[in-house]
Amino acid sequence: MTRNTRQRTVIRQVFEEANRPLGAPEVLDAAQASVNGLGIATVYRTIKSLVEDQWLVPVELPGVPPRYELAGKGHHHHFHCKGCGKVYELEGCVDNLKRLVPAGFEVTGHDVTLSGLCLACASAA
Amino acid sequence: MTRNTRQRTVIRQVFEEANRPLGAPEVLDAAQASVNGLGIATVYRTIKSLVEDQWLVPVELPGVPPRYELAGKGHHHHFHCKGCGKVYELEGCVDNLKRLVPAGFEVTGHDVTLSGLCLACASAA
DNA sequence: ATAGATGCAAAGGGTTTGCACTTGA
DNA sequence: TCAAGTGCAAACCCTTTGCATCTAT
Repeated sequence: MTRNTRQRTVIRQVFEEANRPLGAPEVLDAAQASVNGLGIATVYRTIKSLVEDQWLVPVELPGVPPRYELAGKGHHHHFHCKGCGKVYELEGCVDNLKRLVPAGFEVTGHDVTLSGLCLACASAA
Repeated sequence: MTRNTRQRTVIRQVFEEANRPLGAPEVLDAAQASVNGLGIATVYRTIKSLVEDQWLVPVELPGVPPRYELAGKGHHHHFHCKGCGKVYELEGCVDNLKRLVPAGFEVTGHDVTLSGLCLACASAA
């Protein structure tokens, strides 16, 4: 079964401490501080395994590589900062969405992504 | 300046006749019916040039390669069919979006993507 | 005639995979 | 011990680019 390797432990910690969705390169950067020689392939493999375990869920945003966040957070959406590229969780949702689709279309999901500048980038600008 | 090549003419026709956003492979498929030997590189180069001319605009959706649609359509969103992969335009929008972001964040744009099955795929299922 | 456009193949990013080596149980 | 996990490099997919050839103008 799954072993508790140093790499896997550190990668989980990185997600637990991030409080926001992370992409594979962000995970690599953060985890390399604790695991010398960590390779990007291990990051991808570990993320994949954690998604299969339903410990992580993928966060797909328009035009950027996927991020991943801890599972079990309930329905929410995201903010993508065009300054630093970081993705943040947003609480709440919108409604009346199904009214937008033509008759006969079957809606099974939706994504809402706001973009702009996060607090840090807006302050710096 | 820009020349009216057979390839460029046909690629424009493909977009005009599609009535929905198209990805590069879709354009290649459709255009090859009229231009023998058309290469994917030409499709990408032509799309890029038409975007620079503001004749096309990119349509970025979560988790899939970009599509492109005719410019000048006004604000709208999209539906992504998980059956056939086609993307459709939706009219209308949602409001009260800015209330979702934390104080200090600056919102400059938003994307709303509905997904599910289009009429054809829902009927087939 | 000649600069822009094309097609092919090679090169680039991001992600996955094969394989020999390492390591947790 | 010994199979799962790791790191490296090669492979892959989608997109871009270099280059010789072709073609609108």
